[in-house]
Amino acid sequence: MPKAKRMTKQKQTILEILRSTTCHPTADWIYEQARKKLPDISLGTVYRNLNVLRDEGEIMELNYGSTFSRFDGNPRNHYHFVCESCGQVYDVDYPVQNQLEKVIEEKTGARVQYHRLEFYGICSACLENKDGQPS
Amino acid sequence: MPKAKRMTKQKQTILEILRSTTCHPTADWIYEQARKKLPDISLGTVYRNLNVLRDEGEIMELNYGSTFSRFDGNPRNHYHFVCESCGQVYDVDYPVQNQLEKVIEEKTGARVQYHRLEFYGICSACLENKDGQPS
DNA sequence: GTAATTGCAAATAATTTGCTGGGTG
DNA sequence: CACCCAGCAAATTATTTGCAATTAC
Repeated sequence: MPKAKRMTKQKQTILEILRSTTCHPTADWIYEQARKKLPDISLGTVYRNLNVLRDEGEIMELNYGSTFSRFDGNPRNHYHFVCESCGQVYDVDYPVQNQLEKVIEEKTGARVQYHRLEFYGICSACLENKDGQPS
Repeated sequence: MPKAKRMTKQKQTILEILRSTTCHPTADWIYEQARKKLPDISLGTVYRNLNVLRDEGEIMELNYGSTFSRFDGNPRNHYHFVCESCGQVYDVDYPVQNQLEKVIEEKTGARVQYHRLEFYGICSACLENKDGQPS
């Protein structure tokens, strides 16, 4: 069975900060806010709890599933599938929904320059491996 | 006027590598490939040229527009708008297209667990600032 | 009580930058 | 032949981790 998780005041505080803001803060910003309530909290603890909360499904982390950038030789917009098992990024053959950008512009008053759509999951190659061998 | 960009054999090589692969490599992988043709190329040069090529619109960089993660207290899927001027991330009020995931699963044979859709551009607050004052 | 979690600081990992000499236009 | 750009290595930035002390359950 998976390890039992405890609710500490540090974890509780971090979750409250995230739940009570509509901005999408960085770890460092959360750290600054948390210090107002818990002056001795450390940045390492903030990072550790953010990872725990993400793994528990309480919060979302917004990145490309990894700490480093990937580059694409095709500069025209297209969509991607990211395999969470092997880390591969695949192109997805699905028509680009450019009309969406107009809709969002009208909704928000912003100027939309481009959009990105990524699907996350397990690619077919990894699915086959999982069924076949344990490793 | 903007600076003139030169075409060096390093830049040329990096672009060829990116154009001739369907994978979405990291800077480090590109560096390894480039060294096969130019053994003395440095990792710093790879990074510099990737940034130049991205700014020229020749390639795409896949990340969230910044080097650090952002966190979202709402774990339910929803879409985001990222302002390229001020860096703010906003929630977008647009219905989540869950049926897309099925479509992609059938197309690719992968298991799709979730998807993300982000719009990039200039937010309304920054648009107003730009029109008003130069800074 | 005891094992998970903290604070601290040092370690990693990814990317950027300063400097000087070399190559492009 | 001027100036941009490469190589090298050191600097930055974001994040993770080892360890001894602390705390939640």
